[in-house]
Amino acid sequence: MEEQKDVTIYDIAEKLKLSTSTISRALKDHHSISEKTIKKVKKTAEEMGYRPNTLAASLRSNKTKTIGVLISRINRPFISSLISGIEETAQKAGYNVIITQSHDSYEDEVNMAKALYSSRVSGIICSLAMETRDTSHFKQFIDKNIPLVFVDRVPKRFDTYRVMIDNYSAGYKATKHLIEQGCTRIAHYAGSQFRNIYSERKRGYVDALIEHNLPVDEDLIIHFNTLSYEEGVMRTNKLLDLKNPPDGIFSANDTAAVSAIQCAKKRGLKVPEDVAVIGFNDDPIASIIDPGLSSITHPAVKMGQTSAKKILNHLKKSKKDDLTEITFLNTEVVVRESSKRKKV
Amino acid sequence: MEEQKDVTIYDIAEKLKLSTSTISRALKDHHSISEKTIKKVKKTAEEMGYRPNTLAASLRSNKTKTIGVLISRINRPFISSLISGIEETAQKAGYNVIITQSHDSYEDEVNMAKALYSSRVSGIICSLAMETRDTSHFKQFIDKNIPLVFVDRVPKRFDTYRVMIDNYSAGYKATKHLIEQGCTRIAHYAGSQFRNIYSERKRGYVDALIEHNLPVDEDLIIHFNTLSYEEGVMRTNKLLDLKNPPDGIFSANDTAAVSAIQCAKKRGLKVPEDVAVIGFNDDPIASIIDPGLSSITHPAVKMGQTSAKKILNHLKKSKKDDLTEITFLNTEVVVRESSKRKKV
DNA sequence: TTGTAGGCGTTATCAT
DNA sequence: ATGATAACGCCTACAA
Repeated sequence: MEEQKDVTIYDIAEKLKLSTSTISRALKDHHSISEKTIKKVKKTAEEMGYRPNTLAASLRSNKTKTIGVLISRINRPFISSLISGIEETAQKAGYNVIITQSHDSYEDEVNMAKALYSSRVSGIICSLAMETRDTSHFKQFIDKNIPLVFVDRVPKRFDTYRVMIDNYSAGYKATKHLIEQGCTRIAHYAGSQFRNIYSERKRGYVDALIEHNLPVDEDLIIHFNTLSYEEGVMRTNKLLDLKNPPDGIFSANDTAAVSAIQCAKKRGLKVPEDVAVIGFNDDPIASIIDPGLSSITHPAVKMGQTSAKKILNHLKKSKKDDLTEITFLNTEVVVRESSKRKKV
Repeated sequence: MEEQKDVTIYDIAEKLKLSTSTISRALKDHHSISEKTIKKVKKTAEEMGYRPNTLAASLRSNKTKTIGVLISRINRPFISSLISGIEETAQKAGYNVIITQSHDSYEDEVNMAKALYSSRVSGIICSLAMETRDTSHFKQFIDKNIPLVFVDRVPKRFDTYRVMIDNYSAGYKATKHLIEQGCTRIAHYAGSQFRNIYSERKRGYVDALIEHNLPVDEDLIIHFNTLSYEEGVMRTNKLLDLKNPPDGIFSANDTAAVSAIQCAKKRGLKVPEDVAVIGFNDDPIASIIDPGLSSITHPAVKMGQTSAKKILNHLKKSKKDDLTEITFLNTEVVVRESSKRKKV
């Protein structure tokens, strides 16, 4: 078993007494090559075990047919579905997908952006790390007219494609739903206010309260670092220890919402009677937990597909036009047991 | 905003009146280049906005520093954690990760294997599609001494790296646990018997019954197509309709186990008193559902890390040696409420 | 319809 | 310590 050399179009050309250009063209069904030659070339290529070298083609054509993806971490339901949507769409168009994780670290994000650039990806799809404030490391892509799509966790100001949901209106809808169920003291589990998906959800929450003449109590707005299960348990216990505890909780993600439910149950409180809960994302756990967790849908797969399509369409156009374009996907309130109260 | 050309080492060489070889070496801290030159080159490269072209380097050196991953679908807890482990390990070693999905289709798997080969990946990690029977499309990698790791869903016979858990012993442990809890009629939710992870789990189940002098009742062995939630509900209802229903269920995954619990609850049965349940994978839902689902751990992240390390180590070795190596990672029974019965 | 030749950006070899 | 040159495999004007 020796290190075998790859068969190249040169080898095929030699064998068939043709030129490499003919081979190259024949393999791509170029119209100027005769049917007969094409057949012959393909057959010989097959027999000789020829495998195209994408690398060489990419170098020559300056097109890699690869989409780079830069996200916090893969193993979260929303993100893995997002990637699934991206990959599926890319695959259909003959594109590869390179995945990199920032682990929510700014430093990693910068490094991965560099690495993706060096790989000469055709386009890049990114959901920002929790830590990231400055986004100048993405300028390199804009400068080279490499299509860049921010998805979900997008920067406030950056002239490029953005694919997201209307977090403000989603936050408003979630809060309004709790109000309609008769809640009057509604707490909010807020994520990092540096990520505007979270600040928008909070803004929707606040406005819903105001428009329904409910007071905004700062004690009921809990700013989480991670929105993790552990943090959720801690914060919920503190919250329920208040003299005047809330009768409703709107959490900016499902993980923290689930922890709130379990925490409340453990303390002997009834959900939704004593405290109604609504989450965000509609993760699989939402329909598994008892009582079922009401939530806001977050169309992950579709966001992935849409992002990939933005890249692919941009690459199709020959002339580049204005790059700023924001796509909003719709969300819905999914009502389950955790928020169904008798109307007051 | 014109299409800007990339700055190359040639541009730097010209500016500094040096040769491209010197630049190339300086950028890699080659020992034969003087400190002074290295500094100067790096500074100029920075100023000119030089970005290395991985593509060209790969073509030249015939090394892509890329690991290809071929799995069924990303958006499943086990798989996304697996990939997370792979990516993390690869990233530390300066490797990229290309992700492809087979969607459990044999045809897609063959195509993706081809695509990964064409990308000249340095190594490939694969978990087989449900459909796959024949694995000859992986021979191309072996022939070219490209390290290939099968993980979790591995083929029965294929001389290469395999990273897996001992499914037989895990199935045995799970069943034994139920027996110890006093179950005497234990059903098994089995996955496709063409994938030996499932046939092994079943074998462990059967042997545990036999060794504990319990009858093996074919009516209690349910062969699933997908082990999905929906199928789980259907099959569980049928099972519980039996004249002589089971008092314990060992499911080959958590999804089906969860559906069994919910189904039983809906029918007024108590878990674990009327029917004890144990799943497989220890997915996040296992600790969320009520009662908590007992399960078998499936060390996804670690399996990913291990697989990536196998690739990286193989690439480090200059001489290739025997390629067959099976790594078994340990599993544990996690006991939660769904299987805790008073001892008989 | 087919062939010729140059180049994509980098690196390894062999020289100086 | 540095330079000249060829080569990696493919594609594409341009020529025939």
